[in-house]
Amino acid sequence: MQQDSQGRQTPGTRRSEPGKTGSRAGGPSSAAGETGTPGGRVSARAQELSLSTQPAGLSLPDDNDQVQARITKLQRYQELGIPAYDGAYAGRDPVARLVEGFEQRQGQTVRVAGRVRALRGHGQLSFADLYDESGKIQLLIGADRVGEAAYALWQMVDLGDIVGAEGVLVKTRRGEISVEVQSFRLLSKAVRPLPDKWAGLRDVESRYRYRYLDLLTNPEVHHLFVLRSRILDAIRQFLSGRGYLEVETPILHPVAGGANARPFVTYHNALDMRLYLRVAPELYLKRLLVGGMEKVFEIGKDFRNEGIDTRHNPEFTALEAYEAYGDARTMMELTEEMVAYVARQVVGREEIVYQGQEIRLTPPWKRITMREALCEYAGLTAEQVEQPEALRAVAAAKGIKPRVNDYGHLLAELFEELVEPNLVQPTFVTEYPVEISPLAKRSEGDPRFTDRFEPYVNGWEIGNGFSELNDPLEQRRRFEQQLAARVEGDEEAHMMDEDFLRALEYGMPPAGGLGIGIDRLVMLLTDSSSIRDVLLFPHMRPKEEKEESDAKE
RNA sequence: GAGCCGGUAGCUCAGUAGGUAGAGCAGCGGACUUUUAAUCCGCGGGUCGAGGGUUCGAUUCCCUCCCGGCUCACCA
Repeated sequence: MQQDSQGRQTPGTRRSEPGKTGSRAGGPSSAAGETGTPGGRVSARAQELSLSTQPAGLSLPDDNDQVQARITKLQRYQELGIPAYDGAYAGRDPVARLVEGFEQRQGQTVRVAGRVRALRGHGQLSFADLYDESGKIQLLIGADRVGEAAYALWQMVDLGDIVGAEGVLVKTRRGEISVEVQSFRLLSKAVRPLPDKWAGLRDVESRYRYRYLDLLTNPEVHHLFVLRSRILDAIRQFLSGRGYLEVETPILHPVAGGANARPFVTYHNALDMRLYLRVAPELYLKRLLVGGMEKVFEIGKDFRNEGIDTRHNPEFTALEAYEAYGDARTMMELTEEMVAYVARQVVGREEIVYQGQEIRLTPPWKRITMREALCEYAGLTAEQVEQPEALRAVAAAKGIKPRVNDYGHLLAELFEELVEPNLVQPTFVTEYPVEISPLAKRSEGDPRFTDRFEPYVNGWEIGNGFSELNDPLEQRRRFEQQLAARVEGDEEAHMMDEDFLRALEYGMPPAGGLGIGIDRLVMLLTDSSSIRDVLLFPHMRPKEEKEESDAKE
């Protein structure tokens, strides 16, 4: 076996807090001398190396017998001067390709690397299942092939260790495609035992907190996040195919705008100023329209300081797209075509099944005004939906207490209560009241409403779009109304944004805008019942407070 | 924020009508050169989520709290 002779133990040397609890006092000099640290290194460097190679006090904060056993093996490697965290392993073959191409490559020397997930020792012969991202291959390690010394080393390999191996591609007597190992290297020693391979990681809390373990032990989870990535890819393909430019705008906002939502507040020390994490990129993207960019989109995180549940995470991914010289209709067409395209690319078809419910995403989607929807799904009459008093009566009868009592809020609240859950098949709801749409252009012919739409699928609002208001004086009046609502206690109402108004005052072309909740779209396309299942690292409360308080700074 | 359910070994789980707990896998020691969740022999391993109360005695009963899941309320 060819083991690299140099103990390249660089990992960990960049740690900002060198050696916790006075481990430097003990002086690891003797051990370091034997780790094969070659002479000729600068002494300061050697000192640093030897410090870093001390297995953190020979124990972990939550130690157990299995961890101890692994750390003992780790020390053994160090005593032998053999790296347990070796460097790059070039020239490897994805294992699935070896399995698929076995006929062509049989008998050839191949290199593989991955995580050991099963071990079957058999005296002087051992088998291991090695997994890389492409799949699994069996390693066959015989003392007679690798030599006694290397075989002894192999017997210190634990489940979860990451190894690289070189050998001949063969089939065993039982017909299992295998690498008959000639040499191997330990690339990363796992000092914690992995979750049981067969049961996987079941505990939901642990799956979210330790997603890496979830990914490792539950292949369907890995697959889901591959799908999520493909969805994002497909969206980008679709939009750039239509001439859109992807841009990035600030997340730190001096004024939080673009959506009715409560922002997170943060603080810039050097500037001594309050900043908000954005609730939407809208107002910056529209500045780009003023600047002459005609089709722009951004995919990024928005942050809303609101509740957490199966459909809401404090940070979530949104797509926003703006098209100059378009309007709400332009964006509705864009939406339905994009969603259908993404479904075809990722799921392979336009019909999806969500939690047992079949949903057909094929355009064109149903279009209905908010008032029509109230008539169709909630049994209101065409007269009722026009009159605030009638709506108030309906709300009272249904036990709905509107937060704001004007016509627009009443209509919208009744819609949300009575209609939303019914909109399972894709539907564009149009003609939103002006009171709740401070950034949208008014409908031609009816100033109570705006040229706005929201796409609904599965009873969820998956997006929001409109003909963008580009009259700066009108926009200023709308902001003033929002400010009034803030004074009335609506914490989600917009703040005045003079900088944005100034941009509009230079002239923004008429435009259509669209926002899509990417996480919900991913939920739909992957049949996931909780937003946490489609976020790699959903927000979690800290599990327990650290004993040593981080009171240092 | 409210209601319901849950937290037991590294993982997956069982259990204790109150007498400080078990299994499978994993681990440790041993045997084994073609296994497939290898097999066989032997052995360790737990502040039963945290704190308090009742009790001679609490993992179990009671209270409070923490974390999570689901449902509801608000939001995308």
